[in-house]
Amino acid sequence: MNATETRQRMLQEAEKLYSEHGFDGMSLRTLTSDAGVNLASVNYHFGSKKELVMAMFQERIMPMNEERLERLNKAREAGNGVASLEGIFDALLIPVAERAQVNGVLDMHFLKMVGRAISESDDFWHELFIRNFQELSKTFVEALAEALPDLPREDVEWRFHFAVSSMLGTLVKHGQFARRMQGLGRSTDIESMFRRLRDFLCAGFRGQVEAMR
Amino acid sequence: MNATETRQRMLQEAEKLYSEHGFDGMSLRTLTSDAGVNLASVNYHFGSKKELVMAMFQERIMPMNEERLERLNKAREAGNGVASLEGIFDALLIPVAERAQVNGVLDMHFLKMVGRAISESDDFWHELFIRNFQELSKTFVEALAEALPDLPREDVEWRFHFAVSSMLGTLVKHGQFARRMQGLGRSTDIESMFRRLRDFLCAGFRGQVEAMR
DNA sequence: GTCTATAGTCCGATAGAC
DNA sequence: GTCTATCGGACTATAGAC
Repeated sequence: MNATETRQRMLQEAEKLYSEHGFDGMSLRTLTSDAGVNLASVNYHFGSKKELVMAMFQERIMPMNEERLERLNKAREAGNGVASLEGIFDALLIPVAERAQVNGVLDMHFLKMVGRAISESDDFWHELFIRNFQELSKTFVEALAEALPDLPREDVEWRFHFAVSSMLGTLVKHGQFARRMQGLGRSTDIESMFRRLRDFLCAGFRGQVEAMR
Repeated sequence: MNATETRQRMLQEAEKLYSEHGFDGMSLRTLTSDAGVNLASVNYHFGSKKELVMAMFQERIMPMNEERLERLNKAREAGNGVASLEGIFDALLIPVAERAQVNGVLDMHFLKMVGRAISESDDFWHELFIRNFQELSKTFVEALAEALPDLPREDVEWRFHFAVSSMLGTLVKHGQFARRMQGLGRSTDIESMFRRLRDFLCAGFRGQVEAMR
């Protein structure tokens, strides 16, 4: 088997296992045996378990974040330099939604993988944030501040924090929630879920800042 | 040492370790040694690691949820039978905020403990939800539906899901986010954070339901 | 680059003396 | 109810043959 295929197989299996069990709960023995590669190849190709998982994020998140930035730029152009709130959140959310389907079939692994990152140890998360999300966050906060020039900067940042938390929490729990909703005869398709989330977040951002109480 | 004290020491230490490392990442050896009790007492008092953690949630969550329901009832009375959105979210959030301080000092363990539950394995979460949150969720969804009679029930449920996700995500990441905000000279006290979150969620719920697109 | 074999460590759980 | 001692098994990482 060639080197790139071995690497690719491990990364793919990592995504599945990480989404189901998180970093501490996944084992390299299960990973390599399910991926059909040798246990020792983890260290040969990645150096350590941590770097394997970091690489998994990098390879999946980076292209997604580029798409997010492209969409944000298009939303800015469409608004003559200032993107609409809806445009901003679509830019943030649609690239995630697109990756929830593999060959047209709903696949929760990517969603849960992204959402689960929120609960990793502070050290791990910090490194992940610096490597993959710091720049993106800054750009989106800028865009939001431009879209809502009357909202104090401090509130923009807090609300972005709430919005990202909501998105990640929704992702990690979507599978179970969708199952419950389905039992009640509710619609659970991924597009309508993301549209509802987008509208919820936009409305949250548009809320007034209350006077000091 | 008497039995209740041993139990209590373990539960307290469990809260700290669970909030920092999650279920898979915490070890009973560390727990018992830090708590100053014997390793074997975990199984004697709780039967298993899982039941220890379940007991930890139960003992902390149940009184909090009772307080939430009391506050919700008071908010209903204040509104002649229908609570305001603000009253509902205060009922949900204030009992959490109160527990973020121990002897007047900010203590993130409880917040992170609650927030972290969101990323546990589906089985564990499901059991935790049934035992501790199912009834509460139903009551709060009812209250929200009454407060917003024109919002379709399906949207009430989705938005509650988003709101809870936002709350949990915010809790688990609050420590790190607050540190970053503090570096920027922002205010980070827990009361203003929860007030901002409440206003964000209320505004999200008040948003219009868009027509089918 | 892939394999086997294993070092070295940690884990949850439990048996049995006190 | 608490202790020691240990079982039986999992884990990551690595050395070294091919």
